[in-house]
Amino acid sequence: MPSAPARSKTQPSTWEKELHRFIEASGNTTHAFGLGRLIGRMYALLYLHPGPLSLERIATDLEISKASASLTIRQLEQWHAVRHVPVSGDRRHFYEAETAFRVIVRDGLLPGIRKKLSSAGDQIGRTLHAGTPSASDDRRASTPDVQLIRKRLKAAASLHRKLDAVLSSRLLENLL
Amino acid sequence: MPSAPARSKTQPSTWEKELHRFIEASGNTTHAFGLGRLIGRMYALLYLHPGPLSLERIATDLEISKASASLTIRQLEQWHAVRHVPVSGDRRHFYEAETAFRVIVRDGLLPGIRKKLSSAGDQIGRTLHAGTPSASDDRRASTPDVQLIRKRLKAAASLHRKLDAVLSSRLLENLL
DNA sequence: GGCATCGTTTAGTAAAAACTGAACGATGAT
DNA sequence: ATCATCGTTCAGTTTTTACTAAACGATGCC
Repeated sequence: MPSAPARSKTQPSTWEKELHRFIEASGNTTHAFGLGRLIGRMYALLYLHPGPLSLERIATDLEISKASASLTIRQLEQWHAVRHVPVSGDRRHFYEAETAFRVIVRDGLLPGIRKKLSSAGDQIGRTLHAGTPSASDDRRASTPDVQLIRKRLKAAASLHRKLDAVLSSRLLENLL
Repeated sequence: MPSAPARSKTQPSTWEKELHRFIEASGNTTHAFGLGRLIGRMYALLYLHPGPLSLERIATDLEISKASASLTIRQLEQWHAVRHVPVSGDRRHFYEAETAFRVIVRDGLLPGIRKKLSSAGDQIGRTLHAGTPSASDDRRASTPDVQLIRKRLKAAASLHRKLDAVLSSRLLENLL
């Protein structure tokens, strides 16, 4: 019998293996939504863990480097998906998952989406503006094509406004 | 003066340059949402173009290969964002943008999101099931840790159900 | 002060995704 | 039937993204 290392590394039980599987699946989900695989894995790890975890512990558990852990944990913080928990007498950083999805959606997800949409909205406005007939032009001066395009741009602008209204209303968060 | 090519390639006007800029920005937007840059550029091109465009025309306008154009156009078709328009007496494939965003959201976007979410929901169920105390166990047999994790998993399952309900209701599409 | 430990930054590497060119099969024209 | 043209497939390449190792700065400890 080989001498066991100090760090307990017993065979994982079925339950623990299932938790690991859950973590991997979470990574796949976030990845499917274009958010990278690590962010989902890390959040799941913290979400499934009662009590805070140190940064290094997170890194070893997920089998990633400290650098990646540091980078990803800050993304999660930006999204309000994770909280930094100071532990007195310990210089290390501990983190725990925000379990109130409502908060994550309200303070993290929706603002992020709105920001991305706003630049799109700006562009719609710019293009629409570039197509407005100048004062010197007679009405009906622009070609039918340009008129059609402007109509479509207006429809896009309208969609953008409605979307933004839904996202900034508390409608969505109240449903969850 | 070099002899001009047959294909008219006059200097683009300010308006045309702005349209081009719009197309690029659309690509950035879709890319920001994890959908690839081409899909946004291509949809924008078609959206801004009155009347259908041939596949090759799309490729040359976007300065991409026919292969990419073919692949991307099919993605757009899957999302109901683009329609194939047969032109009698022409073997080429012509496409036009679906301008009713409502249709794209209902038939393309939401089903896609729901599909991705469902696999996540399955995994939650599996993990939860793996943690249910077996009948032989006394009640209170599982450790407090396991109980807490199960509680969280149930919360996740609840969120998933609510999300799915919102996405499958016609609430969202009616708002746009 | 010097030492040890932690998190971050940076520059480089590995992995993944996007894109292309060429070959192919299909379809219609002559 | 032969040829030309179009869209798709597939293997290979380029570009982008994700990740790491190592150096660094900061902070507490002796």
